Amino acid sequence: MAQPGREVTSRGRPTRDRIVRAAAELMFQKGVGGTSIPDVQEAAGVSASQIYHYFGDKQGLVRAVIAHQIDATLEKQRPVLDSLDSFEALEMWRDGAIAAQEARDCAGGCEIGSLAGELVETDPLAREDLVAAFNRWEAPIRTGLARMRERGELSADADPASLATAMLAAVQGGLLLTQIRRSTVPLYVTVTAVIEHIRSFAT
Amino acid sequence: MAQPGREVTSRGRPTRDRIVRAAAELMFQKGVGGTSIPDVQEAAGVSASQIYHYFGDKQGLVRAVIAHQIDATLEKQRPVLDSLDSFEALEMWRDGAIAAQEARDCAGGCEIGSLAGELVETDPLAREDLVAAFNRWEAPIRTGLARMRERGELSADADPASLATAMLAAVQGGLLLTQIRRSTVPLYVTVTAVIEHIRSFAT
DNA sequence: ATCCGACTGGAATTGACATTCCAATCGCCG
DNA sequence: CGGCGATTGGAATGTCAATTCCAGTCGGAT
Repeated sequence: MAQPGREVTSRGRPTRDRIVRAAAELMFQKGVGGTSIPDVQEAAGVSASQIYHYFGDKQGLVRAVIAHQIDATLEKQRPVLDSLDSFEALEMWRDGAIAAQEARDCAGGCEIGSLAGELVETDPLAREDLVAAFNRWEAPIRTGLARMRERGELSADADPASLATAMLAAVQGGLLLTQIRRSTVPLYVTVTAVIEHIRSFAT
Repeated sequence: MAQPGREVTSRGRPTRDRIVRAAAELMFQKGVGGTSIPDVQEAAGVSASQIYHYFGDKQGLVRAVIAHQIDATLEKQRPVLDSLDSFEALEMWRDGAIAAQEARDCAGGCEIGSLAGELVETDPLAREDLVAAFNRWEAPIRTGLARMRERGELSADADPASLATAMLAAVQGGLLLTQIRRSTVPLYVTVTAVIEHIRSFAT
């Protein structure tokens, strides 16, 4: 038994973290279905008991991985994501994403999107988590665009909410095609298309 | 064993088709990992031998499902996809996709994209098939845009290849978010953004 | 009519995986 | 010091999936 009010002491936290990190890595590389508990055990250097102690069951572990991945993603993009209020910033964000893909030879896709595609239809709880995760990711994009509009850099016609959603979807779709084709071109052209669409609202 | 030069007679073809169709349906609903051979057996009303007779192993079945899904998708969209050479046609295509999603309560996402996300990193052969599938899907989009440019409806700056890729990615990303949020809004705003981007090249 | 390969049924095999259990430590709190 | 819960190890359990085997049947070609 674990999840709800499970007391995790300072002694257990490193272990828990090690498990989540190992699981996140494996699930990113091989998918949730392709990652077994024994796989995680070996990668994290723990026994089965520990995994079940901290996460209850595999679904609990998956949910912890989702939480970890969205936190890690937002953390990594934080500086630029919090100031996504200019075309230069949008382009830098795009270029950072492209560079990240190149660094891993376009393998793996999006840390969140991949989990999403695999879990949406099979794990309702995970889907809830993913909805929240995407909302958290979309928020700063929307905020940045709203700031641009307030400043008068975008016309009043521009809808920050819709544009932010389109931006996020462009990243997801671009990453999927990039992952399949092993080329950053799809990601580049798609995100650029949306940036240019936003630019059409520039004053 | 089966796949390569397997002779499939007129007696076996219905069985084979039934298996592929059942497997495609199940894998669309529950994912490849969530679909077992016994599941397919029951849904198709066949014995294990028949599945292994026609497809060799589960990977073979998966590849057959990919082939079936891309054929079915192109078939279903054929009329509009072959004349995607006006803004009206693009909008009708988008609206058709939205209607299809609404009809299924935004569940399931893209028949091809879902398979793609689950298989890219774990099945190299399937990935090849998916590359080919997306290429076949992208081609008519590109052709339509090229026709618009030839006619002078789009400026010479417009690159049909890039725009077609962005369009496809917009659909994929839009569908993923639509599937997660159970709302057609993401699909609508994303595809619309790309259409509007294309319109910015209108003469 | 017969013959060969496609086709089918169903049981058997093998292995892996999620999960449970029990018995041991370990460290803080009083 | 004593205890209690957090933590850990490692084996055991039970299920289920992928795949194989072994016969049988069927239909078209010779």
